[in-house]
Amino acid sequence: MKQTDAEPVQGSDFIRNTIKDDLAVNKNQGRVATRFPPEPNGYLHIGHAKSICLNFGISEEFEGATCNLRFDDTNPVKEDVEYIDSIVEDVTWLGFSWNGEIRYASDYFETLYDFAVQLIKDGKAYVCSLSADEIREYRGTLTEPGKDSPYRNRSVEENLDLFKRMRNGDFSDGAHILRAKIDMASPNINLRDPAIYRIKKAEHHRTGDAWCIYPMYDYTHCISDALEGITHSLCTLEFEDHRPLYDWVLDTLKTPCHPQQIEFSRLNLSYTVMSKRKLLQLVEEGHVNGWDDPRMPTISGLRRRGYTPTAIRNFCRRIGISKKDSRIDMGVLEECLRDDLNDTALRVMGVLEPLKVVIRNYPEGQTETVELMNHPLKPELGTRNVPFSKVIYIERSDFMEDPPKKFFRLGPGKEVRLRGAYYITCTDVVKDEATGEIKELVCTHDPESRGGGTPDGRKVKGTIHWVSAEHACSAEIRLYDRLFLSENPEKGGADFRESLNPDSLTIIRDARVEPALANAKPGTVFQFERQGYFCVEPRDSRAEALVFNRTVTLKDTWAKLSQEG
RNA sequence: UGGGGCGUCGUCAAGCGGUAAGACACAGGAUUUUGAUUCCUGCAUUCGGAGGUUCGAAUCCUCCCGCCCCAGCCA
Repeated sequence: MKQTDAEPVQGSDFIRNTIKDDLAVNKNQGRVATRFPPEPNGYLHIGHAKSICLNFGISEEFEGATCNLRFDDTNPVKEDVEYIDSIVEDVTWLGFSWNGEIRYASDYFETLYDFAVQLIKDGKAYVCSLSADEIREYRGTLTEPGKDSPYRNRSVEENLDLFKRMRNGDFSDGAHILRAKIDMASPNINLRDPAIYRIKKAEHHRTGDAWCIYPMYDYTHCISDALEGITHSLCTLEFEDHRPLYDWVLDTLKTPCHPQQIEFSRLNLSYTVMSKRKLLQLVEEGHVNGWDDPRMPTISGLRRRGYTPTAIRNFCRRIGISKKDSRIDMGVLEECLRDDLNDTALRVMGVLEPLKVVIRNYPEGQTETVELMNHPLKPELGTRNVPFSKVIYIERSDFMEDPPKKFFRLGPGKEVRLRGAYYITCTDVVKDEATGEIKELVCTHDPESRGGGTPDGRKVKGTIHWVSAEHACSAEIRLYDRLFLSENPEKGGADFRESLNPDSLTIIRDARVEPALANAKPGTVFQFERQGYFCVEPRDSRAEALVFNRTVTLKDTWAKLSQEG
């Protein structure tokens, strides 16, 4: 009796456990509110997907829970609407919906300013006029305490006046900053009077030139969370040291609500890099063709490559949440993809490296149609008709002149089944006199074997894919391999660009595919039987000039066996 | 050498004092008109190390070792 597997039990990671515990004691009046707070300074990547799946996932799993989408747009010089648009698109594509309107930290600028004024009035913040270099010197080091700024004890009135003039644009960038007055001797450097406002006479993508001072992350984030009534503020490990500051701001300001910050480890994937800065560099230096290059670990790159939201969400569930530094093998992501695509992708035949085969005893000029299942395990997905004729193409790697014992495919005198068509036996190998290269194969077919079986019931071990030479469409196929040669391109502070894989993209220009593919919609993923999954290139493919991206290969036991020798 | 974290199978990851889930990978085998899928089977006497507490420890205590993060007017 087969077990009806319930949906995978939702995460029992430490964060969800904390939420359950909080719910059990009616903390936050039983509310659960999370948020996904990207800075619009780059495209989202698979690491963000982990955070998205966590935050939005929680809002879907807990009764009445919500998740806000908030842009942390406090640094106008690095941010851009292009990024906002892409982030909205990516979150939507992953299948999540946010609570209410999209939020922007910049919507809170006025409130944030008022809170800062309050801090000054309470003697908890001051305007510091040290230069950036001086501030660094005063900060001390990891092992030595810092020194108080000479401006630390300015009067409330002077601070208020200066801060107001900072806002009015009376000073140039860097002339003054507003600092929280905490403890220059704190062993936690984040508490050594951190900057909370800096002067930046920059055009903001939303507020335009309304401001010339902008609040810092540590100050903005916690207040934004509190203003939105967030209960659990989830972020990555590097912010753990910032939590005391997060709490200091909210405690000092006596905000009515004090969200709990919880940190988890960020995602690392083998053979790629995951920082926005490095991804930007790959784009700007032309190592890839844009943020959505199918080799990029960006959501847009994965989407263009043929990945599905389901695969990515399953992946995020599969890898779990913890506080341990880890690096997930790319194979796990690929396996999640195959899981989904195996279920949903229609099957089709495509020959990547065509080898011409002439069927000697097949009538000249005859064409017939064979009916093939679109998905052998799902009859409900229907069938399609594929033309067959005297001259076909098969995969070059499906023929070996001197095959080893376990090679189930074609060789001189060997018989194989052409998927859904006939058994053929190779009788001659035609070579280029000069180079020795195999130009074509001459085979005979067994007319009795139409459809793939014979009256005598003889077995053929191998089944290979094919395409009718006269009918097939020519196509360009882009084969992608890992972007980096090193499992961890950033290891030991190395220049990650040095381990870029020069063969991460291989373009095949004269592949041949079933004629029906000429009408396939851009973005659709098919399984090219025995090869892998391929998607119609969303941007570059045309009916008269087909382009496919190889999304992921099929598992290949034979390749493994033959490599081992 | 200051502070904050983390160490459970090759890789992730449950476990929260009662005698090591699961996933991926890997190795066998079955079925197969995709060497795919599916299906069985195997895979940590042991939880970074050493002590201690306890009838009993991955779980509690002590010490040690290793790894990660922090000195942006970035987030």
